[in-house]
Amino acid sequence: MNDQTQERAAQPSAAPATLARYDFAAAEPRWQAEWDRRACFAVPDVPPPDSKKYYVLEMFPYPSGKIHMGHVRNYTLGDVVARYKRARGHLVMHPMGWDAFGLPAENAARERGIHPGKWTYDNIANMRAELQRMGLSLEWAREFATCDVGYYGKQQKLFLDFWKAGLVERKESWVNWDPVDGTVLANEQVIEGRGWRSGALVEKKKLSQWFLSITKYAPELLEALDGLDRWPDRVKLMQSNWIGRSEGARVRFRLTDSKVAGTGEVEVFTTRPDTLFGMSFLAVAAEHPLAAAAASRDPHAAEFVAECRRMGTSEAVIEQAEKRGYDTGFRVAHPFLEGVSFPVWIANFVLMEYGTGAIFGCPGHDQRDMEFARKYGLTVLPVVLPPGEDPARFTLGDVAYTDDGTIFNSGFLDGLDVPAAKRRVIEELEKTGQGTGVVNWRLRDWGISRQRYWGCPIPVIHCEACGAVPVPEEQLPVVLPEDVDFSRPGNPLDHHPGWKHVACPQCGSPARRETDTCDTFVDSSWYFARFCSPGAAEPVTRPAVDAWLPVDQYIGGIEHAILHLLYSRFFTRAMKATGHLSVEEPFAGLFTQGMVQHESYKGADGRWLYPEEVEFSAAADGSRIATVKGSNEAVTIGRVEAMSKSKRNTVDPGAIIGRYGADTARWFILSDNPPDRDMEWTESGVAGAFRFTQRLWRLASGAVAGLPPAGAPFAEAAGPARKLRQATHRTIAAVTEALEGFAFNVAVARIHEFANAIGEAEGQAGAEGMGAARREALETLARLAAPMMPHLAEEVFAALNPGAAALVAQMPWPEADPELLKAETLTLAVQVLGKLRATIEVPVGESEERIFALAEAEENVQRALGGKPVKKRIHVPGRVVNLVV
RNA sequence: GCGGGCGUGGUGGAACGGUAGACACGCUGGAUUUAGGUUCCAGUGGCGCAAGCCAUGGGGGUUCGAGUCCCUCCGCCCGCACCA
Repeated sequence: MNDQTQERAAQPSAAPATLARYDFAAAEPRWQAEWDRRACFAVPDVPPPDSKKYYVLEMFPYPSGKIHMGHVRNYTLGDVVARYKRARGHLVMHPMGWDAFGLPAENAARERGIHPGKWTYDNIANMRAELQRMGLSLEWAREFATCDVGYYGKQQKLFLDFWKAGLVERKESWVNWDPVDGTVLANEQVIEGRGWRSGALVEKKKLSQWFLSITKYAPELLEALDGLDRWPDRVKLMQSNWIGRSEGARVRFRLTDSKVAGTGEVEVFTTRPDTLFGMSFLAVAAEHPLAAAAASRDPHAAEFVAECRRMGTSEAVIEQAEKRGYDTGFRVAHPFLEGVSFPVWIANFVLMEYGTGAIFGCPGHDQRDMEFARKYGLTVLPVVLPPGEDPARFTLGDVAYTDDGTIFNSGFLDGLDVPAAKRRVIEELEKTGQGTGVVNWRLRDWGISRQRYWGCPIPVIHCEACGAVPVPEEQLPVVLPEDVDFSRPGNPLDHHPGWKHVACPQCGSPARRETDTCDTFVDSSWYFARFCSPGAAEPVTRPAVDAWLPVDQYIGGIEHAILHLLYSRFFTRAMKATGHLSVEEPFAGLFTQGMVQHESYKGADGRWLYPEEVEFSAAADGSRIATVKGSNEAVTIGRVEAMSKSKRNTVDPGAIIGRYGADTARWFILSDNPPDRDMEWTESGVAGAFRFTQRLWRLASGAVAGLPPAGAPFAEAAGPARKLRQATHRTIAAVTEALEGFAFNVAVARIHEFANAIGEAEGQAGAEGMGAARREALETLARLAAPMMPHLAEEVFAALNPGAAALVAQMPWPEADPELLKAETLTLAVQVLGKLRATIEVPVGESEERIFALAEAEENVQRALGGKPVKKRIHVPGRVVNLVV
């Protein structure tokens, strides 16, 4: 092989007068096919024991029909990591799949009469082709869609396993019900109290739903956040807030009216049991049983409860709403004060979902209670005395005192500080059986029931006699019926003529299938595990998941900071508890990318315009004038904001790749700014990236004819060749460091600098040893750029090594030679009193004494010293000399 | 309201407490080209003829030295929110 290359290189070949442009349209598919042919990105389900595994995963896409720039950014970032880690000697798994269940497919069915399955799989085919054009180093053999029976059937098995393990519950809960669409809506789907699709007023309805017991893992999910050291703090904080641990007490209050239905007690949760003696009322949520009891005997109470319910769940509404209440007439006894009782109110600010749905009101030390008390003329008794206040004279206005202080007016708690009083009062409550110290969590169990067709059927059969019965495992999968009717509102599974009618697996009598399907967040909660053995008969196979999990680097949008990431963490624990996995955390490293934004444009009539409908010219003052293409209609240039279909400020990745190639798109998206920030997509930026790909190709292809064969010796002596080699090896070090730190924009800048250095060295092509140095530089350039622009890297490498079999995609990462990282001389900044006055060039290893002498000899330094004696000399080797006078 | 983050040229952004503005976009001038969304060269933070001075949202502090650390104010962004 060596002879062959030498022979070719020896052939005289005149440099062409004009260099051919890099033909990305031909090169990109060719290299993609070559990677594919050599299965460069395939890994075994069970890696060899001595291999260093690395699992790179980007959040899989919903198959909406087309990829968007957010996908391009996401998958480019992941591909850089995958290609880099592969070159660093890791066995890299980098799979792709589809989060394929969900509402849009059903909407397509209703609006256009296309079956959700066909719509989804057609979209997948489109989007797969688009992703393949990006040249991603994906292992397509692992691909699956969550709507494949082969996937959701295994999910049903997990559901049954979770059920057996006590992690599934069926319970009644309040839901957002869209009466027109006949389905439950997620909170995010309720907009100003109305269904986002139907526009119907959303009702609060109590429904029997399936729940996954995520709250059982609340403590673990919170504590384990500390160990996720490669997660952004922001995400950990958001999860921590969402889980919402708070310490306090549950206190039972005895109702003084024995005629009230139920136990004759109300239980409240409080984080301030120390203020129990400052109580002036008790308040319950409108959905609380006690409110119902009041409503049943008092029409005004009933009216107030109905009003609260109508108010809906919209946050905006809640924020605006003033604190309102209704006195039920019931009273509760104080736990420690004999004969003292307080009124029970229904209050619109008490949430049934949090704590016990009931609170005790202490206006003195809770601002919200204060407002309520002032409005309804309730007592305000301070029980925490701020430091330095006189207990005899201390009073409160309209602002509650919430800080620490000394307890007073509080019987056995008097004189204690707040933490001590909390401990003491809990002790007393527990002793007298009136309450307990508890930890309360904001996290709720995860309701997964959706009244939808296009989702994973919940594998349950309802029998009159036996209740909810699991579908026997041998009857799995429960397959979605194909013949469904979308002409009626509601869940097609529910009004399917035959599907739901089955025999009870336990008693054999006629029974009914569960027609609810799983929330699609369930589907995305374990796909990363399925990728390890996508064809397995079980949900996962232990050797595969044990070897590959956790995901080493997960990459996706910040919008999933809570739900998807929290659900996946829960699932991983639940799968461990049911023997499917041995890890507890799914994602060891998480990177959250910023959004892709674009200017928005509006025509004269206020309609939104796509960027390609707009053209620009320069005004006399240099500002841009925008008009509609092909007309002189003025266009208003709007804000730069996240690309969205509604504002039409989108750019189609397919069009960009067609015009400039995938490498250009990838290069631009990486170069613009740090990947965790929002980036602006600009036409000029893409054009600049395109020019750089051409420049890189020119540098390499223009040099080929004049280069010595691979392996030619390097010149030893100092000179231009050594200088170029130093640039090469410094770039290796710098790019490596940048890639390690996700500073892809910096990696791009270093490669730009290096290309500039190679371009400058062209002028000295005749210097001794320059040929070998240039070959090394150009090959290194290609290999360092390869994670970002993989096709061009192959093309350049192949041009430099005609006939060589090696692919950059299979080559190890370049190593920087420490010898070449050393400099012969250093430039030191010379400061006087911290201000830069001169720079001096000194040989490496120069004595400090001599450096100070050189520094002080500088004319500018002398002037700055102004004849004053130097009091202190500071030398930071390789950086700076600072003279203090 | 609570929590978090961020303010650097015309723009995106670089910068282990050590020469602020790397690199790129844009712009200006020049050259080459039949042409240019081509290529090449030079310039490009502000003020100043220059020496030089001033500059990282404002003010203060720590330090020999601060874009970087601390305090404070201002502005913007994000998350959560009648959470008891």
